[in-house]
Amino acid sequence: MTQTNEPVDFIREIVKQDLAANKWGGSPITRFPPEPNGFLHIGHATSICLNFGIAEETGGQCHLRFDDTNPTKEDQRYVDSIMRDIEWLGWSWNEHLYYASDYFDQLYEFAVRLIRDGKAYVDDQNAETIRIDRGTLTQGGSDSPYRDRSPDENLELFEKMKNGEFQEGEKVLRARIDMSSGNLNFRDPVLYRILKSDHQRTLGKWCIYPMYDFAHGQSDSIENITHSICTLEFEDHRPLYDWFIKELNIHHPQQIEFARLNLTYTVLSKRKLSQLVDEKFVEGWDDPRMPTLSGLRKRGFTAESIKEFCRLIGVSKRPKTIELSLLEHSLRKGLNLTAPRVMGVLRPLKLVIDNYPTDTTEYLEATNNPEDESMGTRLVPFERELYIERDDFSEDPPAKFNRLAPGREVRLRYGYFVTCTSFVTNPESGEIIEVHCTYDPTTKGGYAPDGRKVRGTIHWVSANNCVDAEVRLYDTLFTVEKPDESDDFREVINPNSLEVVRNAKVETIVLDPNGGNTYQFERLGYFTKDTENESEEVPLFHRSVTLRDTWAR
RNA sequence: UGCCCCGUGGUGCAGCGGUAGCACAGCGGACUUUGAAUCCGCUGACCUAGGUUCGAGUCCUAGCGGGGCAGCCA
Repeated sequence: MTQTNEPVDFIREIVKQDLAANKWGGSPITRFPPEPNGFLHIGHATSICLNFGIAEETGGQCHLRFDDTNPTKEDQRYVDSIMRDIEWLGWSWNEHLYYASDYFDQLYEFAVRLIRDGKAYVDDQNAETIRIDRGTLTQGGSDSPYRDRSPDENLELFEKMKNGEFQEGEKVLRARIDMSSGNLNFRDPVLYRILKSDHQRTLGKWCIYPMYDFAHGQSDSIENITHSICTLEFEDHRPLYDWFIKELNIHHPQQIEFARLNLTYTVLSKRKLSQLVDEKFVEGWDDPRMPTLSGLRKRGFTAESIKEFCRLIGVSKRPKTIELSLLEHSLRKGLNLTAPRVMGVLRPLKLVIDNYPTDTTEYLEATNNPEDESMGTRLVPFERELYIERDDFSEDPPAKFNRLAPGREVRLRYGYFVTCTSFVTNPESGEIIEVHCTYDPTTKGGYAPDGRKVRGTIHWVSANNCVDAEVRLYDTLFTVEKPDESDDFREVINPNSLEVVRNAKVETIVLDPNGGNTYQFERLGYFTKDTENESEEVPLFHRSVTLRDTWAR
């Protein structure tokens, strides 16, 4: 058990007290119960880190259980991606991999017990009628005319449901509780519906499937879960969760709810996320603009940064919207310490050093990571013709512009001081196509022996000794902080969320297969090589996150 | 005109009856061969009203505000 001075959230507090009181007679058992109908996103990560984290901290166990009770929406593809993402985050369910569908026989038996006890009945009404009879938020519902069927009749009908003797929608099994309850979940909730579609795991064995409310708690119970942690929208379901377990007289886990995550400038509902994919607003579930774990991974987020983020936001019951900057901070914090530095020019502008020899290449020593001396140094080729960032030259510099401009002297990082002497424009477009300068040979490495200062330091690459790269620059997927509050979230999609830069110039060292995938391009940000793109002749980089920039570019 | 939950700086989190702290963001400064990082500083909050108490952000009540719930989704 790790001891820290970190404040303990209310759920860990409960677990701690239960442990002290030996409430469960053993270690805590939690579970992460995704439905395999989509990819995991950053919001799921908070739940994963909570459940697996608590288990790890207390010597308990966290189960992975797929809540696969609706074969019409679920798919093995999602099961695979979910397992990959959890493992990528660094958690392990060990041998505790389960599926709600593993319990279909037991769940059926539970239903039979409720029927025998007069606590459940088969209803012949259609969905529409049931909905109307359920009443409204402010008015109680009315009893179904089939509510008082005898247990024997119900047993027989339920078995026929199971045997496929009825059509979809023709009958459902309902709990017999209280149609006038203020809690809508108590108004005779549906327990089983007929679904004549094959299940990805049980195949054609069943044509009736349990609803969430009937499957979830009992599955928790079967697995001896101690703390069943879920999100706030299930708060109203807890009395029902407790009701089933009490009626069935089985192991009673404690359901605890916490607030789900919202992030500014993004959406985190599976429905909207899959809409973005289906309607081609993004390239797929793992598009680097997506808040999915696979998207974030492709973007260059590390598992550690995601965990750090989850730690920073804490756990509570208040609906929360976290600022995207906190997620970015979590990434930069880690990458600052680990990512090798490299120079890369996104929008190349040729810089010619007129007084530098034409046939010379010097190799200048550059620090790989100023935060970590053990990462050493590298040699960067320096020649007469270089590329600098187009933004780093200004014909008519604004106030406080610290970069290159006519007559100004700047330092080329790890190189020399250079002074701009002239520039060439395209007579047609007026675009600046080349900048000329002279260098001071005594400033090699970037130090002036006379101690004179220079206003700025800019990055560069050797024009004839660099690699071309495609770089994808990402901005938020939405133009407003809370796209969920728009009438149609598709109308606030950011048309400029992706910018493809095709002729970036980067130090050749990024080609080194042993160099890792994420680099800091100095002064620009962190960029991650796309490893699925290895076959292309030009490397592809995703901008993971920019550097913090107090200068309004 | 039902039931449930939640109200602490801009955003989050802590404070467990003894007079508010942390992170991110913002602003300013130091340092700087990344306008980064690092360091220092500043701005800025207990929803309201009663009550209990020597003492309330913390306990009670009411009000106000916010959120969730009317799938044969989870």
